[in-house]
Amino acid sequence: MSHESAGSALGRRERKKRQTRDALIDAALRLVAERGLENVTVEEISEAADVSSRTFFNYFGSKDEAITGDHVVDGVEIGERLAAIPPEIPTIHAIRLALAPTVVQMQTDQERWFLRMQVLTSNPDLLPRLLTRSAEAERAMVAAVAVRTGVGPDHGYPLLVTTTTGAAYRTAMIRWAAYAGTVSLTELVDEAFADLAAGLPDPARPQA
Amino acid sequence: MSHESAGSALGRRERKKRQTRDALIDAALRLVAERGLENVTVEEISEAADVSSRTFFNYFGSKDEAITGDHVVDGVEIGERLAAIPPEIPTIHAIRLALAPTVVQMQTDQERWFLRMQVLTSNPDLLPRLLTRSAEAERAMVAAVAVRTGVGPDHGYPLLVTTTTGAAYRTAMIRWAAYAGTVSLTELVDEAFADLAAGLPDPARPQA
DNA sequence: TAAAACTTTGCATAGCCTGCAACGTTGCGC
DNA sequence: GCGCAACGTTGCAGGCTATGCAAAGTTTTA
Repeated sequence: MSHESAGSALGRRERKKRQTRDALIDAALRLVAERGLENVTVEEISEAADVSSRTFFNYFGSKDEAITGDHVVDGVEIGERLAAIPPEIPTIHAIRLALAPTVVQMQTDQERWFLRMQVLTSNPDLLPRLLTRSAEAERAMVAAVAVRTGVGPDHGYPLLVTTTTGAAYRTAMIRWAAYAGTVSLTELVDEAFADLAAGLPDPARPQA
Repeated sequence: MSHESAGSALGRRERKKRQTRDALIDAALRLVAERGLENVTVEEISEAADVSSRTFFNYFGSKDEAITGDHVVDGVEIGERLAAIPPEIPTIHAIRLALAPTVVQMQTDQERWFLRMQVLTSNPDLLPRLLTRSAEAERAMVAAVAVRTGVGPDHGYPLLVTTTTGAAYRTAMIRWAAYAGTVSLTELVDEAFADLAAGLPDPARPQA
């Protein structure tokens, strides 16, 4: 038989690759959660995943990449989704909608994401690399917003809205992981975007 | 005589340190602007600054640090300034005010900053490290906002406002460097903060 | 079953970064 | 001035990250 019936429609090779990748990510997250980023070597991660350290670098361009995960929020993909949303809808709202599938995706992988975020908050050097992975991704989103709004390349809006919504999304992720499941990511993202769209008004002071 | 009259009130030792630091930064920016981050070694930077490469690491914790500059926006300092601004003033506006001295400072160093930003935009891996240097800085600012607004530690507002205003400030810097002096940084920061406080409304479509 | 395509691995190497100890310079009190 | 203490610089050794290359080994395809 040429390929599998159960599980997935992938060949053995492709399946093994996924296994290896997963094993490396799991090992990396587990070890770094235990000891901190500085006290774990690529060698050890590879050891734990039972591959050579050279193989590690066949999968990830750097140690950090195994932690942050690759293409968490793919700017190009978001850009495409953004293009499909009618331009009458305010840009912030449109971005929120474009992010919806990503949110769902993350909630599916909940377990891993909680651990990942825990690792990231204890090793904050990595946090910036969480979203807007390559500048390429960011640029794609900026371009999509520019098209939507029809402003020229000198205008600051596309870049501003891209970076600030990215920041908002990141804060939602951080809180999500901090609550560890008490609140859904969707709710937190919605809250952050609502605040942003409202101009970040000061919260009501609790009445003593 | 025990110390100098002209220039500064610093001793020879302190002056030499500044010289070395400046020489290293200049060399780093110049070389990386010419060849790109990957094609410049610490060895070469140190060589150009006429010190040993070991000395380089006495000044900077990493190659990147010599490029991004240290403590561009010191979160602790911003936090202190923030605490001095009456809490009646809306937080975004207060942050804008707290950033004012930083803006002035950067405009003083214009030349170096333009080059720095040019380098950063051509080597975007470094961009995230521009602001919110250590998480410590960010945390200080988050804490200051929390105090101002009187919200509890679970509230998302302080983190949200800190990261988004940081992103806004960064976009202003990027545009500033892109315009290379046509527009003042103050103007661009004001514009970004105004947009943010207005809820990032879509810009008016240019009437064809 | 054999060739083709692909993955893993070891080896060599460049470069980043740190700790340590020796050395040179600066600052300060006498 | 002199000498001591503080501090900055340097070389050296060594660990770790990351990449290129070529030799295996495994999966796929015919």
